[in-house]
Amino acid sequence: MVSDRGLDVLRVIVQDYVASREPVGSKSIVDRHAFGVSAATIRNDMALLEEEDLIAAPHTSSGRIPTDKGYRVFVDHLADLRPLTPAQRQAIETFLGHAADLDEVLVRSVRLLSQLTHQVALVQYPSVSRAKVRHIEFVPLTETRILSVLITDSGGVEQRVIDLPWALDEQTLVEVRARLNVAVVGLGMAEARAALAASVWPGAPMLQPLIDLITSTLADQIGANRQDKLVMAGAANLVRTEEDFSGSIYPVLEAIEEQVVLLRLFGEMETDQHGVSVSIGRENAAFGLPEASVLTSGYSANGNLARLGVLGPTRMDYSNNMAAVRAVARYLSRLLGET
Amino acid sequence: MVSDRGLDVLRVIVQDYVASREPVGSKSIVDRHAFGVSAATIRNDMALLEEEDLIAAPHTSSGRIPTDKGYRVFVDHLADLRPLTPAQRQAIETFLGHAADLDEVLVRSVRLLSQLTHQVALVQYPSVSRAKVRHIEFVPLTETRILSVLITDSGGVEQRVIDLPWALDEQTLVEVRARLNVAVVGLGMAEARAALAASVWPGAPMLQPLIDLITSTLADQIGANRQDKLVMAGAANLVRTEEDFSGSIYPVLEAIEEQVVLLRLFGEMETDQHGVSVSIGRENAAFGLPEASVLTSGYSANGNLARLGVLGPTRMDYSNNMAAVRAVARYLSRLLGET
DNA sequence: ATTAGCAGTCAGTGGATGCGAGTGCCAACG
DNA sequence: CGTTGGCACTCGCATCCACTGACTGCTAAT
Repeated sequence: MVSDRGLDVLRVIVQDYVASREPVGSKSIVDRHAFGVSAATIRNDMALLEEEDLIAAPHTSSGRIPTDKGYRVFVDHLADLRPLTPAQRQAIETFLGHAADLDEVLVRSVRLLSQLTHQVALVQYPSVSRAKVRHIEFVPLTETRILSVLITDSGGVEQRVIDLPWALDEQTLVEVRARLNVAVVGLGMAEARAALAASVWPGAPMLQPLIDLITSTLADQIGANRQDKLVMAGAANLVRTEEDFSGSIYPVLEAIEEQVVLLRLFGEMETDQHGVSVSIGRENAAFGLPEASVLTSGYSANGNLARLGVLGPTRMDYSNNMAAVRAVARYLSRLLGET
Repeated sequence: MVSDRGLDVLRVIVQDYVASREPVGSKSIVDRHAFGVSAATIRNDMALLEEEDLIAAPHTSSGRIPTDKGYRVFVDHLADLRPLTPAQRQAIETFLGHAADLDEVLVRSVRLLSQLTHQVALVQYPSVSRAKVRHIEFVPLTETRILSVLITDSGGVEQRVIDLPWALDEQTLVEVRARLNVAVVGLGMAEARAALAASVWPGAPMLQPLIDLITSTLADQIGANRQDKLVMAGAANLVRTEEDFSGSIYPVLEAIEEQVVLLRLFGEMETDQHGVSVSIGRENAAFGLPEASVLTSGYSANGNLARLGVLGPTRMDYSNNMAAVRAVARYLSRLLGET
């Protein structure tokens, strides 16, 4: 069984390896940390850790590096969620302080997070499922083309271009708009969809196909899930940590750009006691990211939930990054209205 | 002086080097291309090309690679803008076919362009300077916070969150909205700004500070230049071509994410006779990209201009990429309303 | 349980060597 | 004068080898 000191050894191995990128040996441990025992004793502890598959040796005669399981134990039991430095708090304040709209807030947040962690940062758009319809507007683009704009009471804006089979005069359009607004403004998303599906245009049957087209587009907009959208920043950091990936980082970057994979990954992550959820190395193998770790936390915007987090090599500074993810998530929730 | 055959030699050197990434020697030229002369003759031509600084030898005894100047001559005089393959045209159609809104069109375009060229692709948002105000909407978020939404007749939507110094009741807000709509709807952006600056709220002087805040925000929205926004795709391609950059690609990726540098670069590029503008290698040194080439073309959306293009290593397939940039720019212009 | 000592392992380094691709130059040729 | 074959020369590059140094695992003593 691994002793308490053994766990201390694991902790310093993780810390030193993360800091130096070099396998750490028994000698350097006793040199750098005051364990009060000799290198040979540490070696015995390390032999136990290796038996438990918490550390491994890249080559027969070299220092040890943590395994995925080692990182897991570190994250679950050994990492101290060190609070952000005043400078970092300051950075959050000034960075997110005044942003114009939701888009900009999210872009700033994701950049901030990538700067705080030196990793790739990701922020998912909040869903609009709990929002209510605030206003519907139609903008004629050409004779047969209109832009439909849906504004929700949580401040979200959804746009769609509608191609009409034939021209629709402005007068009718205004009428349609007024009628539809009356029909759905104030309704929740689900009710609004239902109301639209049932709507019939009285008195002018030949317009019905047009109306159907418009209402179905609107229904589509209402049902649109903005949660399928991610903002990303800090891809350059992935290049910086390239050596931590055995192969090329090409597939990793590809997966990030693809977004679909990451959205699934985000969806499956649970929130643990600290509010930050961590998935390490091969735990992500199913998503094609067997050498990456992902830290996420949930945040809320006007009662709508979404996630944000960072992605980087398994060898990363978990303590700092978990704290940063948590801090940004909290600040963002506060900024966007926690509810 | 460089003969016609000499230019042919330059052409095949560029083509072969781009294809193989290996310095090309006189022997491989006569092997692979039917020049009808011996390797020694080609060597003489190559000596001339080297004198003109169009090609260079990485090492004393190795094949030659094109210099920046060599690429320049190739692009200006030797590249055949080969038309897209039917498969590629097909890809454009299906890829851009039905997209919901401007955001989605641009995202799809940039992904498409990166797939066609296997490089990093960039699309600048079209400006809204020529657009007219279509509608203004206010959405109360909290007691003292409202979202202001500006819709233009070109289909653009600008949002801003306004923090009020004290609460504003819904009734007044509706009134303000109606009044402002009357004041600016239908006006061009410049006129609308002027109209707002002059607006005074009659009858309730204590509301004036609030009104000022709102109108100044609106003016800000109207003046917002969406052209300072870029969409990017295909960063993974930069990793794939990493060996073409002598140092790390880190600063390159950083510059791309920074956007500011690229927007300046975009701004300074001219449109040449093909409609595609090319900036090669050290021509971009001032932007911190001395080993990259940038191809751009303008496109128009409802009369508003913007640029789009690709960025990659100097060693890239200019013929194919110029054709792709041009094709996507044209298709996008058509899709968004050329005017 | 801890420690000192020691033999064994193996990655990484630096120097020597040989190979081959490709050039530059020259003399000859049509 | 342009073109050609021939030949010596130059380097980059891969290979090999021996050496070094960092670390471990084991054992016997404390």
